[in-house]
Amino acid sequence: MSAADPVNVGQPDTTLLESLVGYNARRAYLAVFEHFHVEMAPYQLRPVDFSVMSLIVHNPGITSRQLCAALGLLPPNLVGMLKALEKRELLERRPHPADGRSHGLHGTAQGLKMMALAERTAVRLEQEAAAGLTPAEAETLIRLLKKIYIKTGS
Amino acid sequence: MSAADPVNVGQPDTTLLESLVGYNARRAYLAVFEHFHVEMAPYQLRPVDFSVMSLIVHNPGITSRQLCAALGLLPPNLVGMLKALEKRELLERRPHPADGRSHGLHGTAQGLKMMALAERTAVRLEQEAAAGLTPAEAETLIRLLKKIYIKTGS
DNA sequence: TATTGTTATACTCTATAACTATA
DNA sequence: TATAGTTATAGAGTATAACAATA
Repeated sequence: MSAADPVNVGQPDTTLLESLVGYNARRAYLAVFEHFHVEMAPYQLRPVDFSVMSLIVHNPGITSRQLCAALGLLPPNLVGMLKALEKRELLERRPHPADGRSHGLHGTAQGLKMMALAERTAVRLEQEAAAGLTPAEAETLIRLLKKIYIKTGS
Repeated sequence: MSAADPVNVGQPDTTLLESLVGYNARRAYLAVFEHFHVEMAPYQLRPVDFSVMSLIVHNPGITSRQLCAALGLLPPNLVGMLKALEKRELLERRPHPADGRSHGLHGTAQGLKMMALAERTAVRLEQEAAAGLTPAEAETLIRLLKKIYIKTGS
């Protein structure tokens, strides 16, 4: 191995990037969601579909607007998702008791049943993703991530 | 507050989602990169451009293929980025000493100068993002994130 | 006048197939 | 034959403007 002009042959030096929280958070989220995509295939739920359905199930009567605010989605992009989930008979829209512009979103019996399974799968995935971590470490990780995104805004 | 059909008015219950590493990692990375986008505007560098330039600066002579492998990019998507950065005279391609198919990528004087500033900005951003964390916590966060994405693969 | 939900649309990001030139 | 780089293109994901119905 000569010395004049150091040509890279092995693994490149990623020291700086790996010192950045954003870089590592992105890599971690991509890894987890790749796994998620595979394991959630039986339910035909993308991460965003899972989040939407989960929030509806745990917050019956929630509105589109509230879903957007909670998940950082834009209203026009939610329309198609809700339409598709309604067509699959996983959720239904009921007239809102107090506001004629909104609809309250509710899981159907089928939707509730499926989400019970899907959430169990998500929790199992979680345990697999955190397999190299002790329970205390997993808890710490989530606590520190929250400090990042709750403080930074959004 | 009546009890019959619990209509959601306040903040929705996000307990389950917030217990998932993937959900929290995504929120954290979005928050950090939103900030990144604003502060990096003077350099006209998206996160991916910054990563590419940073790797080139710290690994002079690196090839497209190595960049793709290190950053999880697909070759066709890298072409346009490199072309744009070359046009801005931030990097240049030199014939690869050993392989006629490849080019070695090198930062130009202008590119090296700009990246020195950009990386200083990135490190400052990092300190702001981790402002609510002690240095030890920041280190722990990155260590745990790495455990997630290195273990899960890719 | 402001807000909810919607349509249409544009832009970015990511992914696949196929080609060329070198190895 | 296999690989590095490229082209063209398709599909997600994300963004803005403008509108109807209701508050």
